[in-house]
Amino acid sequence: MSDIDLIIERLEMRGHRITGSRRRVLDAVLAQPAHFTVDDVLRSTRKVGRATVFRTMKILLDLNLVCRILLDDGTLHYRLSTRGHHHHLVCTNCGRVEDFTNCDVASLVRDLSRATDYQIEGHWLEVYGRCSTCRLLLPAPAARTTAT
Amino acid sequence: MSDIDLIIERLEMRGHRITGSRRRVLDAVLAQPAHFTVDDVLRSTRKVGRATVFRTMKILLDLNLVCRILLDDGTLHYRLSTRGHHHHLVCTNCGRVEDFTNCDVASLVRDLSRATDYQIEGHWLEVYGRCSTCRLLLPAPAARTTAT
DNA sequence: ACCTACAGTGAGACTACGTATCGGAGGCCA
DNA sequence: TGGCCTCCGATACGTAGTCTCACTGTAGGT
Repeated sequence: MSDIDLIIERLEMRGHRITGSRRRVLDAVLAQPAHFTVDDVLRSTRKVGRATVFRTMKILLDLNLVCRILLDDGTLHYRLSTRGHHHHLVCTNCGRVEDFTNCDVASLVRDLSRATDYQIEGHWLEVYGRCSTCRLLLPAPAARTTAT
Repeated sequence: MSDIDLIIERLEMRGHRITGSRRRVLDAVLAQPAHFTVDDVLRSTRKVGRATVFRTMKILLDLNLVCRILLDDGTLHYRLSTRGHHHHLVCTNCGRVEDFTNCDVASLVRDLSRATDYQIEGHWLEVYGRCSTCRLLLPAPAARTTAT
């Protein structure tokens, strides 16, 4: 079963109709490189309205079929996501993105919950750096913390 | 020395002029509650232009005098920040924000760097939950992961 | 195969947030 | 006090996303 059929199955399961426009948006999303903006999708789906593309992206987000990436410069990009909860390691030079799940945020969250008496519901973690290729191309910049 | 004098000192140190408009923006920022939007500042500084408020906020961001908070719903808010690198624990019910620094992201970053051969430059972490007060007010929602 | 309810659609106005431009004003130093 | 140069406000512009509304076409029933 192809990717698109899988996605369509999930949409149907949730009671969403499979229309021509949605199919065109899905095709476009699947044809994108690693990460992309809604505008990229719009440009490659002539004849589908802006609102429809945004609506479809929202559905895909809700179904966890795509996820959002906060880039170093503050812009939000989208990315196909076949798995569930994970985080991103983004190369600030070439934009390459690695997913990772093996991090130990869980223990951090546990400590934090104990220390603050909050009932933790979720978290968002993005890590920025220079990938193995890019770190060779350019001299290391001054150490930087992107996060606040 | 008051907060505003401290901030003004830091601005002067960087060669920024202390103008009437900047003073009004600083006053407004200091008068805000825990977190706020640029629009909140704009509304409480009649007679200062939009662009000037944004420009001033940018300077404050650059000087790490304010930081940005990514709320659960995806909106960005601002917050006074007297310290350097830290993270936020945000109550999804009442919007209360706790800062924390005692987390062990450093070791996570080290492991990640080893595993992926990335040269890690920074990270962004926000944790969402229900604060001690709010967790009593409402029954626990279904467990949720806000992050992707 | 046809009917029909109603989810979905496209166009375009609108909102939110932020940046660029530009002529004019005013802070700061000699 | 003069003058340079940063900063100013107004406003146009850009980008990301939402809302509205009359129309369309999918999917389930017969």
